[in-house]
Amino acid sequence: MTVVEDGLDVDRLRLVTKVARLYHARGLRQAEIAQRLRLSQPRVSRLLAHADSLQIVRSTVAVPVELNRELEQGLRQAYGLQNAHVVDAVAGAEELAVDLGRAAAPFLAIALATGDVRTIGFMPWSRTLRHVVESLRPLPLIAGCVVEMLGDLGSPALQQDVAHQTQRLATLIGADTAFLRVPGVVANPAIRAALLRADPHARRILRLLDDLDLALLSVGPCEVVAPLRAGDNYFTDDQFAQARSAGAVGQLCLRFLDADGAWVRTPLDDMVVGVTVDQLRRARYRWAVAGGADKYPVLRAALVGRWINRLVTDTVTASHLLSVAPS
Amino acid sequence: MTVVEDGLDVDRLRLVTKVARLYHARGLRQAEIAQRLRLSQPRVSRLLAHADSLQIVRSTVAVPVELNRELEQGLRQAYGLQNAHVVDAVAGAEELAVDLGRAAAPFLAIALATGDVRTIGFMPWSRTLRHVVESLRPLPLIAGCVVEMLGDLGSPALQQDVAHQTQRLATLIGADTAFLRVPGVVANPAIRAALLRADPHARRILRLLDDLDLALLSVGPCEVVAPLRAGDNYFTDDQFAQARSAGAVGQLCLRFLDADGAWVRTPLDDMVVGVTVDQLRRARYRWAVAGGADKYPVLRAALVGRWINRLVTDTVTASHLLSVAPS
DNA sequence: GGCCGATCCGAATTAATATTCGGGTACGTC
DNA sequence: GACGTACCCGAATATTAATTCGGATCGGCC
Repeated sequence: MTVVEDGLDVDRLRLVTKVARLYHARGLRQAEIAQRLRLSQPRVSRLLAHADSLQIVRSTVAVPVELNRELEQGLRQAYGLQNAHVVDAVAGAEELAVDLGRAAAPFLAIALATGDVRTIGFMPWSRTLRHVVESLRPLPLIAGCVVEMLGDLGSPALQQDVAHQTQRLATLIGADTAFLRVPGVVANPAIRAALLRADPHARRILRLLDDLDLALLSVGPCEVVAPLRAGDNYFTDDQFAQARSAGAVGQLCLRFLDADGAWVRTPLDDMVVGVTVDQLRRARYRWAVAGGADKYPVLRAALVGRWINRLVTDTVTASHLLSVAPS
Repeated sequence: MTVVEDGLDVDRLRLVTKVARLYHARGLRQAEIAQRLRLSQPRVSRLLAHADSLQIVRSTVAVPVELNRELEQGLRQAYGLQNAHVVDAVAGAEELAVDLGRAAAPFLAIALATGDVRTIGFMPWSRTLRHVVESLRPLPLIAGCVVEMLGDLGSPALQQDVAHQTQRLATLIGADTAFLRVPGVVANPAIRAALLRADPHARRILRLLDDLDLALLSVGPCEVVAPLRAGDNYFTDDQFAQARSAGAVGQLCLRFLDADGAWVRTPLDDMVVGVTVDQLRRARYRWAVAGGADKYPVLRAALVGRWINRLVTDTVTASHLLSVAPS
């Protein structure tokens, strides 16, 4: 029996695609297909399910462009964005990340295809960004490199997932990967220095961040968020409180910003192994994919401070951001 | 009531996309969506149908690459092709054009996205090629120009359809159009000369063909084919017979080829208003999308003569072409 | 060989989706 | 205002698709 890499019979695969074509492209009923191919209807149904799971059929929902044009134009003008995409989020907070990710994927694809992008900074600790990658389709593309913009956080299981998404992003667009497999936040600057001294690989990755064409940024409130806890290579509640008392309203890739979008420099900066403020500034396309009430302040700060030049968000957040735009 | 260009209520459009997202992306049942949005199930069903017809949901069947790799490699080697794609055609002759067109579209998309293509020659009288365009998705793309490679044939209704497909191709890839709205075949060379003398526009279009990056070629047997008839600005049965007796086994964009792939020069050449043999030779990417027993001889001829360097065909035709490949 | 577990299959059934049909409403026309 | 038309809607229903379930087949393993 001839078997391909993924352990599937070639003939079966052929049958699966044939059925999928007859059903989806040709629009035949399952019963017709069954009859034509001498199969039972349940079998056709199962083959189609199989085609789905193998991603042989893919369906996208393209949002008509006109829908939120006003909000998008408003955001562009109010904050000097190159581009803003506003989607109608379909449900509550938990699923907002999924919706935004799914919506952002095609826009990102367009940007990658047309933007002459070589080096991509990726902040894989953002749940929303992981959903973007999840929804991204393979692109017939140029080489390049996907660079992680922060070391590890959280549990080993989470780290595994994160590495996988970075890899997936790179594979989809035909790029190399540059993993940053060191702790993302350490207890004090000395440890950071020691780590980097010992790890030429990490030093190399961090230097790659000097020259980003496109950065997929994380945006978060100034507090410990859901999947992470104390001891997870992350800032503690106390440390966040310290940043807040220094004026921070949120963080962009773990760099703190005040309400006016100015960088709030704190000792915590020297405990982060990841992209620096200067490196962020230098990135050509700076994407944020985010929404939700807990991110209003930091989103506004990042926009006012021009840390972001491309934004994907939901209608509610968009309206809010417009209402608090600087005049 | 706010109405957008296409005469649809914006709110309705918003609802349509929302329902489409819940159903396709989120995988909810129609009944659940109905409940959540306070609609009836039939309404959800109708909204989804609407989303389909508006092309808000698009689904593709991606053929796994491994399936016909052997045939493809064989074709590449046997005929020195840059690329060959072989699909399992799903049904009989009439529908082969549809299947091939659908299969070719994504490959063409990739070529357009990555190939640095500016000027595209299009042979809109090929039914198969029209199906390619039919199945092509919008590409986030570069400008450029789509140039018709032959004047009009057949009935005004057919001409209308052809113009539409040319336009569609151009719109999808963000290119300009260069229509060749003159007869494709005239009764004698003098008329051709007179026509061109009088029509600077047509002369300009024909000059554009000197510098094609990509040509979508038509391939046909040496006889009058289905939708056309005598008097349709087309060769007559007698003329085809004349070409056959000169050794022609088929035609490539109405230029005759013999069994060895050599150009069969006849007086008929001077009656065609369209791409010339020299211009075809000069095109960088020369695509054929074709299959079926009636095209075996001309396909082989075009391949042997290196008139084609990229081919999309079906498994049966591919096997045949391999079996008759020159050693 | 005999047993076990895994997998695949189709008849029958259940679940999900599309369509019919009759009523309702908005709008243009006389 | 009366009438006609065209459309949109949901209850009921018809159609289509997914699932259950029991039987059959294939290896691996003792």
